[in-house]
Amino acid sequence: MVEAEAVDVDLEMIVQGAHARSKPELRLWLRMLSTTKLISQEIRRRLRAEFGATLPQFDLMAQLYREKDGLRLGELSKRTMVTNGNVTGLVERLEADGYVQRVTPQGDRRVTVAKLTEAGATLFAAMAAAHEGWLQDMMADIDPHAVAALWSEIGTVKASANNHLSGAAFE
Amino acid sequence: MVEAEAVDVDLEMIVQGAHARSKPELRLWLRMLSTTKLISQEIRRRLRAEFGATLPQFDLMAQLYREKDGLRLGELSKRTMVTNGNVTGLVERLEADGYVQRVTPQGDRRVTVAKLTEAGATLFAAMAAAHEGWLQDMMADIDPHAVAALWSEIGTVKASANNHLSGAAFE
DNA sequence: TGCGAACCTTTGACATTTCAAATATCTGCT
DNA sequence: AGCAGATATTTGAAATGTCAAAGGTTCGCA
Repeated sequence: MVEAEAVDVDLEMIVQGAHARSKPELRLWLRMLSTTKLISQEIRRRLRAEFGATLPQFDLMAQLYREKDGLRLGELSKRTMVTNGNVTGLVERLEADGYVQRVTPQGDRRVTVAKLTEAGATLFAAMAAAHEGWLQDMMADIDPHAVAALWSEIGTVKASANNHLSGAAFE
Repeated sequence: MVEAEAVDVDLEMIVQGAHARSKPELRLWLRMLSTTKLISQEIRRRLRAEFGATLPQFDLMAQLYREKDGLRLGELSKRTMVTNGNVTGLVERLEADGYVQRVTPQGDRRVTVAKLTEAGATLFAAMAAAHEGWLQDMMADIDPHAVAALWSEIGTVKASANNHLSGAAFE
């Protein structure tokens, strides 16, 4: 019996294996999606294993790390592509862990500003260094030229997608 | 006051704006991530608006659609990059909605096979057509050559990442 | 000055995600 | 037979994700 012991069955190989005739755009999309998912999962796994942190938390701290004065939750939401309601809970948990602090400025009491604590900054610095290393590791087999080229070309994809959003269409 | 009214703040512009000196691999990753997220969200939005469905459901149905005989939950999990525990709930809900049916084959009672119902196949066919259209739409501004080239180059990225997973490293 | 519109955050209801642990079932070997 | 180990699915806890609605707070203009 053959009984594929495919340790690493690949979404695409199956999705497209029998249907390689799909439109190029669809193929590209499926490949982007599966690749991104693959890498995300690896990063997630390592963040958890080595730092006990999650990817959204890492994302959020990354933003706060470069804004020493902190950010309003709405800003944080936009920058991380995390929805508003989500930021609340995320920040709450990070505050409980002592990595983030919330303040309401005097000028405007509608606002909540989140900023990294000392401990948060220390932790993030360590995570960021590791994170960068992981990426270089995972992309080690790629021709450096290709890395730069890809960056630029994916920019085109992004711009195109941005141009055809249903929400942004009415401008 | 300036008070940026940036309707469309972009993750990258902020992440990297002040720090364009980051390693190319990191830059590429951030761009892939944000692009994928952008497109995913758009697809999600449209699936919900036009079909009342979610992206994971669409994914799952796509697999079942091409396997008329149905798939075991474990297979389904591998093919969709959805974890095991996850498939259970997904299939449960789809079954409740009448789009999927679960059967336990006689040979092996550990197994649950999920397959699309008539209604499920009909719904999926409609969604798939729309989905393909959305992608072509969102990628309309890209040079067709670039689409094919990107597909191939992202394959390199994926292969490299696959080669450096912590889990698969011990072979 | 006072009210309605605009703004910011939180809340709530659900669906999905991850991981790990628990359940069932089957298989192979003695 | 009979039990250890492999397989397949389910369950459970915690975090994240969406969306929409509800809360306060501030601002602009009559």
